[in-house]
Amino acid sequence: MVRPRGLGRRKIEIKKIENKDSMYCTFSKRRNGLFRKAKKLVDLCSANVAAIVFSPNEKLYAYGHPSVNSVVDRFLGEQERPLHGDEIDGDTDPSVNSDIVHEDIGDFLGAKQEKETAVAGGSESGGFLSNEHICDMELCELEQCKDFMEDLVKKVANKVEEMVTRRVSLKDFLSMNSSL
Amino acid sequence: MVRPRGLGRRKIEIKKIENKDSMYCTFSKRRNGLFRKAKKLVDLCSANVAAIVFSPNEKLYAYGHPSVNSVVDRFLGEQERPLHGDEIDGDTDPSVNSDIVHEDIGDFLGAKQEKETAVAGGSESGGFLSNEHICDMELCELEQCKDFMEDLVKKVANKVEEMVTRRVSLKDFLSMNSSL
DNA sequence: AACTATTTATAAGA
DNA sequence: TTCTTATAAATAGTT
Repeated sequence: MVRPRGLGRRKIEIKKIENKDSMYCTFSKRRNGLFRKAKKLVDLCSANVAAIVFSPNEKLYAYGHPSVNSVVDRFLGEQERPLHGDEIDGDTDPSVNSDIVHEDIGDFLGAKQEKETAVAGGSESGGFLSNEHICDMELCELEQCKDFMEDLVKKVANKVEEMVTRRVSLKDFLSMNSSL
Repeated sequence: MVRPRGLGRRKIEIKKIENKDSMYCTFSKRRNGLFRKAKKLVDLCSANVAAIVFSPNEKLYAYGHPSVNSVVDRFLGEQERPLHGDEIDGDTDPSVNSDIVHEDIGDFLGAKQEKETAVAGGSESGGFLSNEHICDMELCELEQCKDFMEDLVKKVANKVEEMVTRRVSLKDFLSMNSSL
């Protein structure tokens, strides 16, 4: 019964998977893998962990111990404290970064400018960025903002069209959203 | 140079590690492993992911894309929605009160109304919702849309103010976003 | 932190 | 989704 039904695992590049079927398959497997790892971390080390995942289709999956919400609440509580600069890490080498918060992109539309002190390094400037650095960051943020808003507007437009097509009049929709 | 300095990996039971040194070592390794996995999920599948970890010493570590806060905010937003019913998967392990949440967000601003038929249950209506149900859903969606947009506008306003306060003129900002 | 022998996770294919 | 297999990746215990 020698029947090698699969060629076996192969090395892949870590970049966006373009084929949708492959991507969904991989997403499903790796999402489960992530939650499995999270659970082991909890069980082995008595840690509190939350892992929140939004699929490319906007679907939400989450794991948490003791619960997603309890960990999230605790996180939000920590966020309120002013950071003192030794805790945040600016996502350089993902493989061996030990300290605290890694974020891929700036905290776009996410409030709390929690990262700023970290980037300044151990300077005497009180933790602020140089003007030049601020400039680069803001240009980057503006471009991200532009992309994000364009995408959002498109989605909103689609949504409105969908609702209008079905039953809700645009007038009713707008009146309900007059505060915008 | 045959110098086997380590005996190699060995299988372990997934239960609390009592030896503190071992636990911290394992915690550090596995925390990094978890973040590494999270990042790969992001890169491969264009997912949004947040992983929040509190060590047994209460220290906070987190990874997020596009940022921890943005994913957390999105999660909190989803929490406000009525659940569709079949998506919450409780963890059967009694020793750990963890839960794996599979929430069908539905298509709020996210297109693809692939799930709506599910809510209709096994009726004879061909998988579509009743008019009454559609009405309720849309009212609900509109309210959520309103809340979402109000929140978004507030955040954008804060972001803009922040940028303006620093260096970028509102005029420049708007010109870059003229397609809005 | 580094080193390896193993275990674990997983890419393809069916 | 689920199963299999070959292989890549993660990591336990040691130094």
